[in-house]
Amino acid sequence: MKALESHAKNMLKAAGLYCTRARLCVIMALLRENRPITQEQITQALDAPFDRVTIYRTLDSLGKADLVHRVFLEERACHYELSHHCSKTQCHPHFTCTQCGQTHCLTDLKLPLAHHHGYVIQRQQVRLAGLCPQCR
Amino acid sequence: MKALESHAKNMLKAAGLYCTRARLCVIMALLRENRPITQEQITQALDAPFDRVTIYRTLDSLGKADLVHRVFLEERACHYELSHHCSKTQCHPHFTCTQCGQTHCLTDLKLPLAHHHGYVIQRQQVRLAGLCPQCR
DNA sequence: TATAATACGCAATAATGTTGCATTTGTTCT
DNA sequence: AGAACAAATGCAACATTATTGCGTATTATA
Repeated sequence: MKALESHAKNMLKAAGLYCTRARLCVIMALLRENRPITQEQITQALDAPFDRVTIYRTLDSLGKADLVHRVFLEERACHYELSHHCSKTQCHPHFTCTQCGQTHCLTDLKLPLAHHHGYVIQRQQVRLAGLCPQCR
Repeated sequence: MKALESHAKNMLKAAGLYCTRARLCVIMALLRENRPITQEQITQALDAPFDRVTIYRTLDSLGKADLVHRVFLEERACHYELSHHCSKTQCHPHFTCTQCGQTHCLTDLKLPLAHHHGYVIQRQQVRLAGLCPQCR
């Protein structure tokens, strides 16, 4: 069994979820891509064909188990990624290049958690835009 | 003429846009609401009835003139707000309460602009979630 | 007030996401 | 391994949000 697949299986086991073909494929696709992608991109990246609805429901169950979360970029469709590079309080910043349009996960950029009088801040998401190393 | 209306007119004049009923109404609605709202909410908040398409096209023209921008919250529909509280490089943080669901603009919370080796960061957006003063 | 440029409204369509229900698959227990 | 049950999947239908085309109305300017 490939490393990716056993990794995916372990994630599902640890989360107490049924280990289904669809979930394995989706997790492996997200592991391979390693950036936020849409349902449609996931569907195309899969080894086997699955229905759109299955993908959405898979993402939903993985989301409830905190294995996956949504990333909101400046596009109509939601993007999804694995949560393994995020802490509970803070997702890593996402950078989108205004030139080439690519989005990068800046997993090694740690920003201080904001605080504001009167508010309890439990979660922070940061979106950055500009020029990536290739385009600048 | 009311203060809101002349404010709206000035914004349009300064941007070199036609001063139309729809644009005036939309800007005034956004000034009154003072938080990110959807096309549907805008339509309901208007003094006069306008077609959905007109609202979208109005938001588009105001967006191109940098008077308005989109805010992406954890909801399906895009939210829009006036840009007058944002600098070119940084939109103010938005806070959404996980309890009551309300979203607040934290216009007085200034966060340092992130920087990352190799990247030119031109714009930063921050989204926060947690408990608001009323709900905590 | 005539003219040209632009915006508006309506109808149709596109893109994305969700629900209901019958069938299939995964897990557990023997 | 096989039976039984819970859960996931596929398909069709539908819901929500956003966009496009085009004829008509409004706005700015001279």
